[in-house]
Amino acid sequence: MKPSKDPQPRSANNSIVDVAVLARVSVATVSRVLSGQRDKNDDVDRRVRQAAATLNYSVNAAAKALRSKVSGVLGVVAPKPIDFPASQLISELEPAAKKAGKNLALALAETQQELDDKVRSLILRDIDGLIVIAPQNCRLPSTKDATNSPGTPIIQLLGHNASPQVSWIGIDTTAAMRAAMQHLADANATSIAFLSPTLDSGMVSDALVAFQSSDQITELIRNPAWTTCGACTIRRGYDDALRMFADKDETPDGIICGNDQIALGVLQALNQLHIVVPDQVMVVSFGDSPLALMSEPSLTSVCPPYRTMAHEAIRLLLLESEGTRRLYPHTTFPPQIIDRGSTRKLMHV
Amino acid sequence: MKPSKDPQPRSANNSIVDVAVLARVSVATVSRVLSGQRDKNDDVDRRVRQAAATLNYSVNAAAKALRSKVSGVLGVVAPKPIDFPASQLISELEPAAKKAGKNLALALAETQQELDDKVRSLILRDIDGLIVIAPQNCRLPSTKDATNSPGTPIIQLLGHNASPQVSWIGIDTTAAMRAAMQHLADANATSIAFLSPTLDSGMVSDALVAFQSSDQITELIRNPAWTTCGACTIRRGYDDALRMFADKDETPDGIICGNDQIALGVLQALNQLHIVVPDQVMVVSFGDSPLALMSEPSLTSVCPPYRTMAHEAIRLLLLESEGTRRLYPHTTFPPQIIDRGSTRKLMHV
DNA sequence: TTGTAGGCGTTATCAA
DNA sequence: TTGATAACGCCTACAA
Repeated sequence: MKPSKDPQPRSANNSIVDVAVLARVSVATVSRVLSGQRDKNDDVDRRVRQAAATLNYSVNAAAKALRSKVSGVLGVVAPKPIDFPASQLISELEPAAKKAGKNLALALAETQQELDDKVRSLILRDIDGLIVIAPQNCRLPSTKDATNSPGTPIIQLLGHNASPQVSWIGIDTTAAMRAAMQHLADANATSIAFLSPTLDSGMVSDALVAFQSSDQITELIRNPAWTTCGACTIRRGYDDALRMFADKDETPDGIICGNDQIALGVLQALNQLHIVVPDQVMVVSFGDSPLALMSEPSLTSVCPPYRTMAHEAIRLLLLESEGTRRLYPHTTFPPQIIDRGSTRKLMHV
Repeated sequence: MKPSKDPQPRSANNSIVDVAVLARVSVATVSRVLSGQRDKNDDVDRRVRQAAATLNYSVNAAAKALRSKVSGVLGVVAPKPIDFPASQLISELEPAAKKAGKNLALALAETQQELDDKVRSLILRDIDGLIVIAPQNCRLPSTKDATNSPGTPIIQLLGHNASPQVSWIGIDTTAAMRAAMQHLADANATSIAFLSPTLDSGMVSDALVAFQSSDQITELIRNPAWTTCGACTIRRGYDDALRMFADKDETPDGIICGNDQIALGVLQALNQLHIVVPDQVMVVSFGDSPLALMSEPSLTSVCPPYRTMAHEAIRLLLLESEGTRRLYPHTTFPPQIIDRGSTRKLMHV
């Protein structure tokens, strides 16, 4: 049923003036009602909303941005091609941004040069904030250029090159390592091995330190030869595991892997040696990639707190774009252990 | 009157008027030079560009969009969470869009409801075109609503529910299947098995038809029991392969897998049976996911033509947004075989 | 080819 | 609280 008037529900050719006329108020009032500045629930409010609905009206984003200096857009720079962590972060960023009334403008960068370009380009587009998921081997900003005009708040996600001039949200790798060890200890592991990534490869780099210095559970590290560094590949995990279990006299009963690929290799080696996971040896990995669900048994993995990081990034950006204060906090969040088949649940006795 | 002394390189507070004053021309001329309407390489051109550079000026996107009705933004709707094909497509779409001077606005959707919302929301934001990478089990549009006002060209990528009212770009699965078989035939395979996804699961659904009806090489399909349907999991591939090779009398020497996970399971089974890949049996899979590089040997895989699809999508969108004609072409592109360790290269004799 | 001037649709200002 | 009006920064007829 339509109202008695002549609604003209044509495509979005309607402007705020049409709504004002139909609602018999001024354009200013329409603007206030529709932007939430006018909170009353009276007749004016109803008339305006009714008119807007009838005309199928929605505000023109460009005009709004031009006038109010708020574009309603958050920029996101991610690695090209988009890797798994970036896709997870973006998947969490988008709903969080939407909930704050922001859209996402996505740019990708592969090199430092591209990163600089994209950052500049986005900032010039009047975005309300910028989130950078830095590609490997890239710094932000490369030079503290005119890029970072005081206008746009910037926040870096992941990476470990965060300059003191840039807000940063990352993973608490120390807590991650501790959680992994505690998880194994709780399941009665007595001797733990650690297959670390090479030290320069980021995410778990200082996890090695945490591993070797974790106070309460140091006694779990029996053999220095069980701490290895190397590539994040299936083959590396396979080779290291074979080597570790060559000497039947002394073998670990818990293995922490720098990522899921390494863990997959470990699993293959153990399977070949007829060592049963998790009964004889337990395995924990970092990253919780899709791989973790594919293996047999599935991998207990330390999952980066993507959702928490995304929400915090949005929150910070909103905060900084409103207030005048501009701090550059460096925040880390502890990841969560996803318990799966490769570790044994502790039985309550 | 100090041309080079006091350039005011402050943040982007400068407008086209400042540039015009500094270059001693009118704002119209500045607009024309900077938007490429004025092609001459004369003194005026140089003065304008010099002034713009000096003032660190760049056009205000909002004002430009408001006035010219062209926002310079393409909308992209992708599944939430972003899956591998979507991340590949986006990784190709972004540079292609950038090259055309467009930015990407990214929205994610998980349900039909969300898809409709995001499509509507993006179209209302005055985007120049919309690319939809449809989530599973979603249709576009759900109802031919006011969403598809004649204003914004829309194109769907992947999925197989493309309505005749929507432009669509997909994969030529028939060609894909043919290429896989031809690849095996060229490497002297004589009997081929096909581990198909369940028929409703999209991508390779009609590949089964192509498999069974491929004219020239039908003789390669020896045994109907070698064509199976099932889940796209490692275990399924493992189980099917074990079953297939239980009877030593008659076994295939080429296996085509519906995706990389199935292929991984096949590889594991063959390895366990001490059947050497590719010497005794060759394996080809669909999808070319990161998994393909992780296996031992690495997987020869049929790679969807992400780049081609992305470029064609951008091209079509640009075309439709300029011309008045609005066709709804349905296009498919053949994928490319990435030759890796799981198939044997044909030796030239 | 160049300049002038009028809007694009909205929000902010200010007076009522 | 509401309404009239002036920007916001740019593009584009139209005139010179």
